[in-house]
This record gives sequence, C-alpha cells and structure tokens, in this order.
Amino acid sequence: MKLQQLRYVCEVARHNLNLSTAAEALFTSQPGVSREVRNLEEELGVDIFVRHGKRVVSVTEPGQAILEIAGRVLGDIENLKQVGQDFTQRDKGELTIATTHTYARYVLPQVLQRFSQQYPAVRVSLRQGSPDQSWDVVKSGEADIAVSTEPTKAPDHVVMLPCCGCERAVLVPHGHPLLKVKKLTVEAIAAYPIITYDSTFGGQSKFYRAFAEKGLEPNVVLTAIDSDVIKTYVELGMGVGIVAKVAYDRKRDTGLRSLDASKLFAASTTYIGIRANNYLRGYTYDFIEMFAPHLTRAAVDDAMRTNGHRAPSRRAVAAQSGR
Amino acid sequence: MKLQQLRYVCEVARHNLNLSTAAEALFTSQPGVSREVRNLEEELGVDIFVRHGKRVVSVTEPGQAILEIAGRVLGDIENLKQVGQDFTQRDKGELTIATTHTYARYVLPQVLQRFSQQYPAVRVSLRQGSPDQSWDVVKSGEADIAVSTEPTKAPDHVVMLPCCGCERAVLVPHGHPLLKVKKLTVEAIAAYPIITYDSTFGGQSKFYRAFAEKGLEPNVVLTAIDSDVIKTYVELGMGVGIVAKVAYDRKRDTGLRSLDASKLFAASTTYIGIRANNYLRGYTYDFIEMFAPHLTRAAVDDAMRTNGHRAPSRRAVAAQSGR
DNA sequence: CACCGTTACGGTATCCGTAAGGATT
DNA sequence: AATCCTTACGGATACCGTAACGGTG
Repeated sequence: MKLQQLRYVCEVARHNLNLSTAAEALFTSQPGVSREVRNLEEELGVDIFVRHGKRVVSVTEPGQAILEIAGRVLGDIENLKQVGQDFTQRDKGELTIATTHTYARYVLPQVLQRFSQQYPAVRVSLRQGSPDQSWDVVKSGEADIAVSTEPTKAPDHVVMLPCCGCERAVLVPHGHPLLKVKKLTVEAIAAYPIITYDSTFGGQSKFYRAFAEKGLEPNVVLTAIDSDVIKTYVELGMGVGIVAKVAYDRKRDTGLRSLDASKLFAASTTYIGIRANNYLRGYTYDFIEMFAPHLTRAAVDDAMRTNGHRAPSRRAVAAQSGR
Repeated sequence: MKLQQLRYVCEVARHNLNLSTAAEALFTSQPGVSREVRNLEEELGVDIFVRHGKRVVSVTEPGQAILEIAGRVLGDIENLKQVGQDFTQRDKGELTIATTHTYARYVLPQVLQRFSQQYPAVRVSLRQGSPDQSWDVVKSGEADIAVSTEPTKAPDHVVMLPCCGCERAVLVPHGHPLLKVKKLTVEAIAAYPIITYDSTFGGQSKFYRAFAEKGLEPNVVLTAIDSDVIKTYVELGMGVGIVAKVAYDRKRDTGLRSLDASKLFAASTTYIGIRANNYLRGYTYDFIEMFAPHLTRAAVDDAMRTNGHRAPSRRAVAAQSGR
C-alpha cells in the first residue's frame, strides 16, 4: 500500500468519480491513476468504486469506509509536514480563520493586529461565513480554527473551546422613543420593527425564546448576516437593530445609539473550534491565547486530547512488520 | 514520504532506539533503516532522534509529535486492511478482548459460546488483567475491546460504552453467623475479616467509602485479583468475601453461601471500551450487541463518532496534489 | 463521434541488501 | 574489543508516462 494510492483514490472521489480530471489535478497521467486505484482495490481485496462498463459511477460500501480512513491518513501526513515546518520555520506559515462577519469586523482586528506584529511572516486568511459554514470549513480542514458562536448542529470531529459570552445590544437612531424608556424590556422592543441577524446565524433561538417567554412575537422586518448592513437600515429608521454588543462603536457609529440588552437575551457563547487530531502550529496556539487568555497551550492540548487524539498502536505496527 | 519510513521510525522508537533490533524486527537490513530514518528526517526538515555520535539516545521534541502521528497513520493503514477483510472474509478473523478475571470467568463464557457458534472461524483471545491494564491494552491497539469496570484514570483515545451495573455480593461459608442476621449491614460485615479484590481493581473506592460513611474501617486480611482465589479462602474460613455478584454460582459453589450486598455498596458500572478511530469488524459489533443488547451497531458508531473519528480533509488532499 | 477508462510496453529512478568504515561504551 | 550507526556501491524492482485499444453516452 502506498500513500500515492490513497491520494489518488481520495482525489477521484473529490472529482465526481472522474479519473481524468483527478489525474489532471494530481499532475499525473490518467492511466497511472487508473492502475493505482485498481492496485489498491486488489490489495485490499474489495472494490472501492462501482464501475458500469468503463465508467466509474459510485462508491461501494467498503469504499465509503476506505475513503474516510484514507482521508484521515492524508490529513495526518499533512500534520507531519506541519510538525516539520513548525520546528524549522517557527514564525512562518499560514493561518486560516473561519469566522462570521461580526467577529471578522469587530473582534478580530485588534487581535490580528497584535498577532501580525509578532508574526509578520504568517499569512492570515479569513474565511467569512455563517457559523455553520465556519464549523464545516474547520471540519474539512480548509481552515485551521473557527471563531464563532455555536453551530445549529453539533459538529463531530471538531473540538469546541468556549471563550466568552457574546452579549446583545439594541441599536436605535438618535431620538428614538426607546431611548426615553427607563428600563429596557422585551415588551418595549417588541413594539417596534426589528432588524437582526439572519436565521442561519447562531444565538437566534435565544433571541426568539426571550420574546416567546413573554408571549410576544417579534416583528422582524429585515434580516442580514452583517452587522454593518443592519446598522445601515437602523440608521434609515426602518427599525431597531439587535446585534452583538461588540458591533457598536460609539465613535464610529455617530448616527446610532446603543442600549445594553445583555439582561434581556441570554448571551450566546463565543467558541474557538479546532479540528480533532490536527497538529497546530506554535503561532496558532499563540493566536488562540491572544484571543482568549485562558486558552493556554496546555488548556487547548488538554481539550483536544480528551476529544480526538489517538496514540500509536503496538499491534498495528507489529502487524506490518512483514514487508 | 513513504509508509515504510513511518513504520521504521515507530519500530525504532519501540525498540529502545536501537536501529539494529528494529531492523531485525522489520525483517530488513539495518543500513536500510538508518537510511530511511534519515530520509524522513531530511524530508520533514527536523531530526526525530537525538544522536550522540553514532548512537541514537533519545527522541527530539518534534520527534515526539511525529511518532504520535506516525503511529496514528499506521493504525489507520491497519484499519484499511480490516475494511478489506471485513468485506471479503466477513466471518473470519480475530477478536481480542481485554478483561478481568471476573468477566472472563463468569460473564463472558455464555456470550462467547453464542458468539463462537455464530462465528466459528473467528479466533477469540482473552487478555486478562486489571481494569487499568485492560484499558491500556485497548488504547495501544493490542486488544479490540475492553470489558471491564471503569479505570482509575480516564483513558484518552478510548470510547467507553456503559453496559450495566456490576453488583456486589458477600460470600460466607456454611453456618456463618452473618447468615443469621436479619438485615445485612455494613456494620455487621465490618465485624469479620474481609477478603476482596486487589486495590488495582476498580470499584474499590466504593467499597471503602461504604465503610468510611459509617465511620468504620474494614479489616481486609487478604486481597486477590481473582474471584476464585477469594472463594477458596472464604471456604477455608479465613474471612467473608466481597466479590461481584456474578461470581457466585449456587450449583458450583456448594461450600459457600451468597448474600446480596447490592444495597450496601454502590454498584460499579461495566463498560465496553473501544479505541477511538478503530475500524471494527462486523462480528465485533455483533459481539458487543450480544454482550449488551442496547449497544447496537448504530449506538456504537454514534458513540465513536462523537469521540474520535475525523473526516477527510480537502485541504490536506489539495496540498499534496503536486507530487 | 467524443469522452472515458483499460491494457500494453519500455525507460528510468528508486529502493534495498551487501560490504566496508568510523564512533562510542 | 564489541556494539552500533553510517557511508558506498551495484543489481533488481517497481514505478510512471506514452501510445494504442475498447466501451459508453
């Protein structure tokens, strides 16, 4: 069995079971892919792909299991390379962060500024999307870490590290009646049209629950995935905005006022997400600690260890002694 | 990078960093091992082993990480082979169970009898030891599953599936005064010398706690790891035995009487343990379900999925496209 | 007919074992 | 002096790309 074969098989699966395009993506010849796939199938004794005549049409049942394991192996090979990089080019590399607009725009800038100062040679990329998308991107290994609220569905293979609460604020234009209210209540808010995050975003259940508890139904007139968009429409007088508290900056948002709503809506939690069994570069640990000081390297390792890692297997090693 | 290299490196680590014996174990030449280890080190850019002149003396820090990952890869390669076996030789293979004397002797026989009837071509081996040992053996991959009470230290990389309670009984010889007691109490037991399991066995904390709660200290005169040994000494009149309820068989143990102690000592739980990310043969699932009917294949998979598995990584695959 | 996967073949690079050479204990 | 790792060398193997072939839609 060769790593090449695992690579080929995974690549074929990723390219709609098309050997030719897979070969192209692998910068190799198409007959070579065909041959190695067959060699692997022969060695394992089972077909991975279902062929109709001379066309690959689907994945067999054992093929599913094989692809999953093969993918894990390739991920680990990548991890090995990362270990090398980590010790030779300590301060150089890439860091891909999957996050939402709110974090990318209002929380991460300060952290990333500090980070880039310390690690000027690390190329940081942000992958912006909904919380669910962020978690998926981490799960698939496209991003190193997620910074987001919790996903709607619990993501397997990903370790979630709670960071801090993410409180809400109510944004209104100048002179809005809500500014005169002595004590802000859910009832008071419910009287106005509401602009808030799209339902693909986390923490919305808590938002609706707060209204439901009072027997109210919020009149949500507009949703967006973007705090800035919400602010724009609030400024236009289309409604009151309910956004993350951090999204309001008194100096910048001169057309708006912010009212603390942390007591009204249960705070959702900010998490950092890491793919299980992923080797993290030293600077990634540092980034995490900059973001959430309590998440030291030891704390992160500990959380990962109790979730995904696995130790070497004596038996597996012994079983392969014969070449 | 080649799988061979990973195998070599792991084997060297397992053989006290001795290349020669590692080479022997791998059925290859010693210079070959030396060369491939260096090749891998060169490819990754870091030393895995520390050399004093021409002697390998220890593992470097990156080496530690590399060995861990390499071991995981080799385990997965083994998993791939298991997939093949599972679909070609469905009913043939091996099943290694790590367990304690009590389970091996009193619980598993009935299950294994049924199992062997259904899978005559599966070679079952029992690896007997303390609970901690059982878990370690599963963790290392030497055994497929553990059947045991909980370990003293939580084992990472292992999925624990609760099966059922494991209640205690008090064993006494015929004519023992305890047989005349109306309601068995901890106090009554404390009046006699006690024979029970060795402290390396689980559930002992619950045993001592029951006494401590009454301000008593049990007079443990003898400990053993083996219910049969305990029974022998009880029969000799050396004390009262406190053992797992299942270890008493009225028909066989004619010289003894059993008193239910399930109310006196908190029941410890029986667990099945599986190594995270281990591919399980079909018959292994069947064995588990025979042992604990509620642990269906779906239930087991689900528990494993939320603990260890990992999906293929697009990024890792893409990063390796260039050969 | 265009696309796609398999088979056949030959050159090349890689791999591995043998033999000899320094270091360390 | 014995053990252990490294270097050097040569032969066999296996790998991979090119070219031609056979199905499929």
